[in-house]
Amino acid sequence: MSTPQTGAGDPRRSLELLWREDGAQEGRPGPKPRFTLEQVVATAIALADRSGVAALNMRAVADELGTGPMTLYRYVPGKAELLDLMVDRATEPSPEDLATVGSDWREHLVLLAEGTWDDFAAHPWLLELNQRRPVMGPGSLTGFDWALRAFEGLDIPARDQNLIITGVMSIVTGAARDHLIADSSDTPPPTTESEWWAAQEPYLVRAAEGGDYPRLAAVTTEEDAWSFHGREAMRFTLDAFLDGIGARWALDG
Amino acid sequence: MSTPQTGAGDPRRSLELLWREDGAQEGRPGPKPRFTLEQVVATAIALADRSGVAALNMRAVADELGTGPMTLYRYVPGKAELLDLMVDRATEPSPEDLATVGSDWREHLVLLAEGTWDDFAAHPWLLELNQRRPVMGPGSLTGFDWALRAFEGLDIPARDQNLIITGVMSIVTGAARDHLIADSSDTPPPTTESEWWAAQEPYLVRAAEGGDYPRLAAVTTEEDAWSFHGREAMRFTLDAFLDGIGARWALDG
DNA sequence: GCTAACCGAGTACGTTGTACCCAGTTATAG
DNA sequence: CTATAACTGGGTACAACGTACTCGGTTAGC
Repeated sequence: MSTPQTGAGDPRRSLELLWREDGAQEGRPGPKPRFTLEQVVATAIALADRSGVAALNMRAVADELGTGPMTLYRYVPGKAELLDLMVDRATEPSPEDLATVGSDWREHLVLLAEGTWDDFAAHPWLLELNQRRPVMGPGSLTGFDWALRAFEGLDIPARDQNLIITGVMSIVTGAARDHLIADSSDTPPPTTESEWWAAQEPYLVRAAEGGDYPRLAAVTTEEDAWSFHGREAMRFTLDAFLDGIGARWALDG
Repeated sequence: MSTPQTGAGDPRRSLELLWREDGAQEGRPGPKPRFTLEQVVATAIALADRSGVAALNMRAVADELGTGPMTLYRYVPGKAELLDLMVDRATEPSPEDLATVGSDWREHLVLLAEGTWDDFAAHPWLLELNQRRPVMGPGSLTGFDWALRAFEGLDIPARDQNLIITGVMSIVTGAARDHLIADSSDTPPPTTESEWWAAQEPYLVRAAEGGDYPRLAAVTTEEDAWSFHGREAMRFTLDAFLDGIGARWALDG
């Protein structure tokens, strides 16, 4: 019913797993592992996609694999590190994503934003746990490397390239958090966006009618004041940001 | 050692508590409550400030108050709702904040951003749980109402005012998440930002040296590519965003 | 075939949220 | 003043979860 999760374990252990060479364990005594790390992570992702992050526990993942809870600890040091692996895998760009390139810097960054939005839509649990500094695995780096293609042939300092990409990600994540979260099958309502705001409305109306919050009252009288949703809100912020970026280096054209 | 928490409980219950008229319970039989809701929330906030969100559990809060765990449930329906209350209280602007106004729209929005950043710095646990659509309590609305002063006297649609403020908040939250999180007293290292990146560096270097990630390799060779921190990164994104906003309505002057 | 390293999986414990309960307290009605 | 009813503090207890420990079985290399 309620609530688990922060977002990350010991990053040193997570990094070790993320960057492990899988070929390194041939020709050793002992039985072959029944599962692979990939399998465990993929199962956990599928479960989280289906039932939300609250339902993701070690017993459930083990059940899904047809084994006992402790078996998972042969593959992963703990739940927190499993979550780190899940994040990296779930955000790894697909080959088709990698093949798609924007025709200019701006279009490329929009593709980055839209693709990230799609990731959040496909894996809403990402939004419930991507808190903490990011753990950079192969998936994240692949995505980052792809994002950097936006600036190929342009004379923009590396530092600023990083800042711009980070900015795009902040904007997408912030908008996704407000509009996209949850709606997992076993969270009780209000769980959709409209239910959520419907629950708040009476309080907001009462607050606006009282004397406090005068500016809020003025704003909420306009009919369409809150009538933006999802991608639209994200694109608004993103476009303004990119306008500013374009002006800064006179990149427009 | 590890990890609890998602960010919110049943919003209907949270809203009821947030907007409750405190005077309503005079002249009723039964003993007077030993604590107030404010006291419980303030204690929980103090504990989270001191020890981080992982250490925040009902027993610890109760201990702090000198009572048993179950007593808290006289004031709050559950832990998740307590967290909602903590968020609203911790982000409520102080009277001094409210008295400060930017001299134009842009300066005002910068004040909003910097103030929000300061909130995150004072209460890092906010970043570990502000996931989910926001629950609007008196504190949030006071802050929002104050933020809207940026647009007084300007002819900007209410809808766009909302979008702009939401955008600013996304930018600040995203930057804060990358640069400000954790460092709570009982999380094990790597917990500071530099420790964090130091742990990742060997893997990043190896990845850059391998043939994959060619653009990443090019970027990381520049010395100062990653030498931005905290507020600086936030201001970069924010300034570009505000440049774009200013151009859109020809607000610059 | 011996051996050593390794795997699967059961048992069990500590932590945490919280349901349930009862005894004590106090405003109100008679 | 007394009885009553609504409320309170806080103890006991349980369920869910992460995971430490352990043991019996399996397999590659000598």
